[in-house]
Amino acid sequence: MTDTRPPRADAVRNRAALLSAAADEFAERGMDASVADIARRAGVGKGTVFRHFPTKDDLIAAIVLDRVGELTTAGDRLRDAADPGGALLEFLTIAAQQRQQRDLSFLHVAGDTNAAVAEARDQMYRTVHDLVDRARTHGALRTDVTGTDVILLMCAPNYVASYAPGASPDLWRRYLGILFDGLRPQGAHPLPEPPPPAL
Amino acid sequence: MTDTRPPRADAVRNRAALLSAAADEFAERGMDASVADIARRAGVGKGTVFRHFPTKDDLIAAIVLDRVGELTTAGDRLRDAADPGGALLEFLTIAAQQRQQRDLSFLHVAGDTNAAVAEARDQMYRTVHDLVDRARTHGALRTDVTGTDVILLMCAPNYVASYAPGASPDLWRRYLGILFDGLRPQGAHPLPEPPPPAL
DNA sequence: CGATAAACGGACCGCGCGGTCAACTTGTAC
DNA sequence: GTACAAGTTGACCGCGCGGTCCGTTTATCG
Repeated sequence: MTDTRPPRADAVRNRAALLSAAADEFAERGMDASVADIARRAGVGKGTVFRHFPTKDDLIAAIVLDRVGELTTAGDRLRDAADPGGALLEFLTIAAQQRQQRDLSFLHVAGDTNAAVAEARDQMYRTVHDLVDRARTHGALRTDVTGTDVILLMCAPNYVASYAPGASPDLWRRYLGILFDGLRPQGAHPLPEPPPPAL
Repeated sequence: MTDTRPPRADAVRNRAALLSAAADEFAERGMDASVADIARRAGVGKGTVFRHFPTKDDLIAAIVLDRVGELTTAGDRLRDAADPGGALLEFLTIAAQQRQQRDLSFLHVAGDTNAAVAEARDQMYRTVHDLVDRARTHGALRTDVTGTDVILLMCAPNYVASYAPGASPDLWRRYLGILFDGLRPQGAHPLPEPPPPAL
């Protein structure tokens, strides 16, 4: 019935090349990198892109799905760490490190049009909430900060660092450090605004 | 010789309407709001836009120039405040408050193509450096943070808050609070990465 | 080998963008 | 009121984008 023969060898090769090229291109130029450029970088024709991914959004979704999956895996591994505060910091480090992409903002975007991405995203969100709750309970996090806050703040270090012209590609670590100091309970000042609705 | 008669009344009216409409449109849709939409919003034809601003970039530059000017003025006023730490916080509040635009990132962009914007931007940067230096000397800021750091981080609260769907338009205040706690000297952990080259 | 379907490639399409222009309208000065 | 320059307008242009399509190539299998 649904007997589908395995795909051709060159097809799987091209698909992998496309995903890699697209990831690089999106990381360098942002989400508006053109499909033609991606095809050229992968060494295939433009039509081949659309054979594998019916829409540019589908290509983005494939990459996002991959990244978000890695993130969830890493987060789940860190859930049982002895030091929940360090675990959260490490999770945020992994999140920012992912191919030092300009930002993870397209995550929110892509999820709105693709159900699979939305599902993976929500799973990742749950993992973050969990890590945050553990860190807070453990006294490693200020009490007035929520998982949603951290989800939103996650992208900030990369975003900020991307506007420094000649800086080290690891500059985001600096701003993650500052951000994380702001999340610690020591010397936390009351926040003037309530947390946003949960994500 | 360069005797230029004053512009017509409707021209100055349209110019003002255009600037206002463009500011709104850019605030809502980001920098890729179309010129046609801006013209429609201002109630004028598309050609009129280009009569007043030869290029879309010139229109952006006019707005940015205005905002950056306000910011510099506010910063200069705050330079003599009794409490340099509070002054810096107030400056960052004003910066984020500016029409709650999605981000100030286009500032960096616009400066690369327009000399006047670059000049105003640099002046504003100097003001920030000054405010930061005073706050640091006063013990209100961690010692390992530079003016350039603050310039880069300035945009973060707005950026982060813009990704919360149904949240309060003042949500940025919350993230500015967290960020500023990360900038305080109390309980600051050493940063893993050196500061970026000065802006 | 062929035979065949899967995969490929690039010319092509429609669209919306920033920007131009020539015909038209209107504020202003006398 | 009239003349004229300043201002306005929307049709129009070229371009690059995402996406389509069909003639061609090629991996696979008996």
